[in-house]
Amino acid sequence: MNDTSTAAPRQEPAAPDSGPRYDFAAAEPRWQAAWDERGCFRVADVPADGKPKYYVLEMFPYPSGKIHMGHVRNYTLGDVVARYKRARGFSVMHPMGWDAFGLPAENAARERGVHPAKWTYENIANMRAELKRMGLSLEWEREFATCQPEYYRHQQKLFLDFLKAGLVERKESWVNWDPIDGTVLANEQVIDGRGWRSGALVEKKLLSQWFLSITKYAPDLLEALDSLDRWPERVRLMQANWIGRSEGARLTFSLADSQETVEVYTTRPDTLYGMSFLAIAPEHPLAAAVASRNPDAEAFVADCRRRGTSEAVIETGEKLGFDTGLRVKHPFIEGATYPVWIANFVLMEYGTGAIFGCPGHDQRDMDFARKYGLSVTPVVLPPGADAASFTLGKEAYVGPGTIINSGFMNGLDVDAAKRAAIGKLEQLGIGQGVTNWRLRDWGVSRQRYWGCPIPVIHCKSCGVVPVPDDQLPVRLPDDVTFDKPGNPLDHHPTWKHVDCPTCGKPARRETDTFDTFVDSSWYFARYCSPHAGVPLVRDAVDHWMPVDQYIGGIEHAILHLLYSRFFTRAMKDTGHVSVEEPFAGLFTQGMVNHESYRTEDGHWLYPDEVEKRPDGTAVRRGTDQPVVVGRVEAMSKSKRNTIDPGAIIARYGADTARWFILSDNPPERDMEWTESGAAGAFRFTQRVFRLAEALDGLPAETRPDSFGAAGRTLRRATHRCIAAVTEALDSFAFNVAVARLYELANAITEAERAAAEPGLNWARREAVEMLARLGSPMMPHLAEDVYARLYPVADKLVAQLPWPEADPALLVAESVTIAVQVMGKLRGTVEVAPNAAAEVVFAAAEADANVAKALEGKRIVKRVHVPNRIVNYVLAG
RNA sequence: GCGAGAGUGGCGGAACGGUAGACGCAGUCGACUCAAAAUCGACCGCCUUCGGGCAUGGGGGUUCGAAUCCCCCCUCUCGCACCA
Repeated sequence: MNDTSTAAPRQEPAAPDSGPRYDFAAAEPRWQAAWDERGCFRVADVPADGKPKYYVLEMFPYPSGKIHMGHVRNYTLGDVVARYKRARGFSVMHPMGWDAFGLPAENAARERGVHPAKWTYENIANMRAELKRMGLSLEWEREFATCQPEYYRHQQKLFLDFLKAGLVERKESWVNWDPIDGTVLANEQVIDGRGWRSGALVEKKLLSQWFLSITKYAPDLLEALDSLDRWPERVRLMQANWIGRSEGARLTFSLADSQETVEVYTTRPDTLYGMSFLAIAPEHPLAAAVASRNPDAEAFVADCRRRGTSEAVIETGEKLGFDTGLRVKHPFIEGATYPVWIANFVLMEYGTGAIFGCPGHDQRDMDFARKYGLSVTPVVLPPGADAASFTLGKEAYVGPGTIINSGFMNGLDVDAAKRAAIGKLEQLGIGQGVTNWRLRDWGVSRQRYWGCPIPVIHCKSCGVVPVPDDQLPVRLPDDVTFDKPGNPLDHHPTWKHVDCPTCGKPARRETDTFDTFVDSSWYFARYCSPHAGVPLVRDAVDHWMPVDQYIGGIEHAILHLLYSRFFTRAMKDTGHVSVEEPFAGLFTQGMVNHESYRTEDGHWLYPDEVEKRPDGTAVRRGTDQPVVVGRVEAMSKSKRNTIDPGAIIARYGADTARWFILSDNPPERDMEWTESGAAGAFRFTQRVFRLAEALDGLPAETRPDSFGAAGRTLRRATHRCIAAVTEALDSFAFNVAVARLYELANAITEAERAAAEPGLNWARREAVEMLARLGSPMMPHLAEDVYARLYPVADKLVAQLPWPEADPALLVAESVTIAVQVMGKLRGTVEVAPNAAAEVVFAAAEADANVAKALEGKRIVKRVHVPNRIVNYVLAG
């Protein structure tokens, strides 16, 4: 980007216009203070109120400094659930905090010389103020930031407990090295061969690292997915694929001219007779051994490491190999030997890092064999194919069939042959059937300053020594410098030099810190007892966990959610919690998108710089310079199609922002933020206020015994709305709830126009009250304002009221409209009493001129009657 | 390539197998106004000889009746992708 033009001053369009109206700017802070004073959203760690509990949680934010529309959507969704459940009689915990460790703070330190802690806490202060302006029903008393020693000391304690329980390992391993960030990445953090944050091409490097043994829980993490019935199916699927269970066999090949062996994992032991080579990963120990005595092999291995995951290789899928000259013996065929290749497509991390190649029935092996002229023997005959003439070209055959050319397995089908091959391997003592997992242990070491220190000490005499409990927390030193690359903790003059807790001799602190995903793998449990002197208070976590409704972005479908599921199990096994699954319900929201704009010479423009003309064209505000309206896409700084929630709230108020973001579309889909939509939402808040204001001059009435026609119509609309909004909120259909409230507002407007009749004003007051209360989860401030206007001396706030209940008597219509079909085509409608008898409805239908005409001269074969819905005449011919 | 999901007016979207298009946005016309904004009212899928006909990506099927259930195809979105 070399955009040198300075952006035009962010000119705020004039606020929507005057007249007597709802003053949100005064009302919103007032109601926020009222909720606060009354402690409406506070709950005890271990409540004694006897209410059922409900734990609502949105994914906590990284404190970047400003909230964005994604946050607004996320926290609004959670707040609707929290407020609704509270009204439904639940004791609701709805906390907020900060995922406060991480790289941007260090980048700020490097770029601007500000200390990561200062930067982070200032950002938190900003974002907290912005979130408070949204009027969220959060319990701020539970707030914490993961960068506080009061938080991370307990994380260190949990780690040490895991260490004791055998859930932590220190391993020398090939890691993904991000050369820009200068750190190690987990496999999950490598996307298309690039670092998930820096975008740098990832290299392979051998390092000693701390690992959490997530693989020990692989079977359980997979099986328990079935129990997560309130999770989106696709998230469960993504996790299942990630865990990646497969059934196969492990077998040992012996080298032809030495005592050495190579272990191989395969899912196709049935195709062993189709073997034509053995291939090992470039990182395989045998490859290293060959390389040590063969410069060409060494060059090949080095080349693979360098290009490893480079784009060219991934995109072309080009398979490269090096023939080691070694040969292995076939496990079943006496005297047969096959070449051993080093191949770039064999992954050291999966299985054993070595495969046997059967080109006939594996496409990768086929590609490799054709490239290097290796033999191809078909051993599975497709159904209906002729054994004598069946040949393979460039396509491997991977379907079912009958085994051929395979000694004792001939004639078996694929599944039977797999069992037979495994039986034979076991009998020979050179292999067995195994279950293999794609999931690998979670490397948590990061070479960074702004993270939770890993609480161990390295001693030359005692080895790895855990920091004793009474020396926790291991605090980050404040006096660090960022003037050279690498880890500031490592450069610190004194911090790492400590005495060994066991033998007292000089020793060295671990200078790596935890992956920040560790911080977010248990914060949800810490909220239950956020100020306790132990990581988790059993009574509190056992009461509140699991989270009943977790809400966040789909981008965390694998990493954060899988780590949290693992961590919860590990915490259970170390006696900290009773549950295994942290999140009983999960909802993944869509993104907030916006149109993008550029000038004709290609400069991106902010939405505020663009003016839409009535003729549909767009120009740069205050000029005639045409603007190209681009795609609706994810808001991003580089495309300048961002909308600042702070500006929206200042201009329209929090209720408007909340209302629009809920009304646009179903919450799981991507939405488009539009200026006209936001303005429409603002108009509605004003309209609700006017509907309430219109009652001011009317005398208050006691509830009458009977109502006139207009009153009855309005009351039925009100109570239908109660039922419909309740149902919509229960099913996360917030856009439908919004639509139902618009309908109620329309019904009230209609009643305003009706001629005066006894009881009508009472019905109007009821309707306006319900409009406010049913809308309160979405626009809580306005709801309080309207309610206070209706009941100036009320002792409760809307936030403290129970959810309204519909009067069942009013859900039944006075008459129903029945559609009349003839041969499935609509020919008219008739009005009848509810639950009218079939004959009554048929008589009314046949009296309709249009229907009679359609029936004229035809023989009626069948008459269908669905009560209160429809009738259908089936005619002959 | 594998897996999952989605295709409904100008747009976002509603719709227990039962009057398709609720509600909103945009738009058109009108009232109010000196004028505008705001507000209020009416209209707003396509075609029509004004009877009606056609319409939920396309084609079949089940059914008295299909946006909804089944089969085939097309398109789009997302996820995974040398996992042996």
